[in-house]
Amino acid sequence: MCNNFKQYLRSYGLNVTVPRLKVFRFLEINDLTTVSAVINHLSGQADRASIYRTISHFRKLGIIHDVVAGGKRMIELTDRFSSHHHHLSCLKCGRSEVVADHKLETDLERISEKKGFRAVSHQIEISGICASCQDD
Amino acid sequence: MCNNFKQYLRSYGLNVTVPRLKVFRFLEINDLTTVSAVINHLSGQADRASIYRTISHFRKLGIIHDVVAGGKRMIELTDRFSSHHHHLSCLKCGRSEVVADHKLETDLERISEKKGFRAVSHQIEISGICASCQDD
DNA sequence: CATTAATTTGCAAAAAAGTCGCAATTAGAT
DNA sequence: ATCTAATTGCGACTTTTTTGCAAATTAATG
Repeated sequence: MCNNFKQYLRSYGLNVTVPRLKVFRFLEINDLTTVSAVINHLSGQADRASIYRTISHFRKLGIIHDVVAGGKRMIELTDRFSSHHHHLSCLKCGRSEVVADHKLETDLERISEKKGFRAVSHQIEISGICASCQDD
Repeated sequence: MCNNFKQYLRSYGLNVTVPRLKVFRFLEINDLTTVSAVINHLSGQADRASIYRTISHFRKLGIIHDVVAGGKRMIELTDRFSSHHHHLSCLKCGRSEVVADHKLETDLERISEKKGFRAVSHQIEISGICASCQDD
């Protein structure tokens, strides 16, 4: 997936640099993270300003997108760089489970078409109480 | 809907105050707005700090929730205080259309059940190019 | 409707998050 | 190995959000 990323950057005329690779690798390991988590994790290895610039590039190139989970703004790799999925976020323990459902996707396509909308991406966040938290 | 809101605040032991009412009314009129839009609009009528405190209360009480639309973090009233709907956001012009689709809702319920998840709420954001922007 | 206790506001100051210009460094092409 | 353009790191700065506290407001009570 990382080579894919390098090619992708180059195809947009952007250089493959150390900070960009470090941010990308962090995102590969940490699905659904925050900007400040990236900054903290790379503290001493990459400058805040570069991380912000990198994240802003990644957003524009569709490498990452923003998600709201549990009231917090988070970022994650897009489908192009991780497998397409959505989240069930538990309001109690804060954890997120991954969901991938074909029928749901079909429905979304139908809705976009009906409106003459050319859908590029979508995201779904379900909030509630997960199975294990219901037992407490 | 506004009386509903007053009762709701009181049921949580919170006072009905002028700034809280003003923020709520603004949200009733402006579906899918930003914190800074609220601050700008109420400039001179309510202090920034109070608005932040109000919004943070509203979030905790489930009066509003956060949504990412067009890469921006936005807020809107929850289903309890506005009719249940989702958004199609245009990446070009930035506008959002409202979607309400029964079949989609049924699908989401099925998914939660399958995972033993007790869903409380959900949100869906579809990004793409709207019909009128496709013509340009 | 006057009084009171608790909540909430507005203000000012501080912390946190994000942006920008520029000299020094690095990536990639030759 | 050299060159050029892109990118980084730094520091200063702007914007956004949070906090403490005195003054004002809410809602309950007589």
